[in-house]
Amino acid sequence: MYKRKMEEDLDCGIRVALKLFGGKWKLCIIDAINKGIVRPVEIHKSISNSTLRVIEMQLAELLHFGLVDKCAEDVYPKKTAYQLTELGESMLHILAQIDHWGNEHSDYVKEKQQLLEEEA
Amino acid sequence: MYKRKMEEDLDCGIRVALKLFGGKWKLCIIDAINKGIVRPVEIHKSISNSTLRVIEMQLAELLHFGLVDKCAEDVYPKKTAYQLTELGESMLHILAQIDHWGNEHSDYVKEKQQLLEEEA
DNA sequence: TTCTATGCCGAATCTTTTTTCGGTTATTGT
DNA sequence: ACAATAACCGAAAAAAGATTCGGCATAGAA
Repeated sequence: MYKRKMEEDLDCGIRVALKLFGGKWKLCIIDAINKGIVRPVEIHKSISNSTLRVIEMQLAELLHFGLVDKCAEDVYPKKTAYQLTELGESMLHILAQIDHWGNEHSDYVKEKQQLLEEEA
Repeated sequence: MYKRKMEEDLDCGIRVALKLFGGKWKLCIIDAINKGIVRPVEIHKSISNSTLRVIEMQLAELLHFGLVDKCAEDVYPKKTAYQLTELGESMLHILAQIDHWGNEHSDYVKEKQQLLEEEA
């Protein structure tokens, strides 16, 4: 796996939390699993602009840090399913609030974003 | 400013929110301002491993998206102070929960992190 | 048998973000 | 006058993160 070059400090809660779910896709993946979309291909399809590879990689990280569990039946067309662990579930309320807050301000942010694109 | 090459979609709340405060430093900066650390140099000093340049850049983005305001008195030793806007304040409860959650699981995460470093 | 789908992985490449380094302006203290 | 500090900014470089591409294996369907 990838070896960091700069040291990180996990001294404040914010950094710790961001380490676990601060990526571009992690919260979306957790959200999908929470909604019952539990297989890699399905998760990939449910998240626009995502590639399957990145979903796999992020799932591996979520797995490593114990936010999700993997249940692979080793038969048939290899039906792998992921599910949230207790740790994963313990941050769902935060996820819900982030999502809600984002939705509240979605239009405003899109406007501001456009301003940036215009001047560029 | 930097011009993106890949399109983003701001179609789900999660993405919108992460666009505003999803960087490596933004939440820490908001936290600092909320704690009364309001000047760039002070913010920089309060966040370990941060460079002044990145604080300035992130402040500019927070400013653009209206999470903070700048109050620069154009006199004396240029006492610039940043403060949270209403929008900025509206996400403080999320910030507090993220921080809390991260602190709760800090030791666990550090352990898992070490495992990664050892195998590398 | 051949094609398709799934799950996974390695490696090269590209994009984005962060850092480093240098500079400008203006004020304060010596 | 001179050093120190603050706020900023631009640009090159480095680092981190994401994507593309190819591959492997398994199994079901055509």
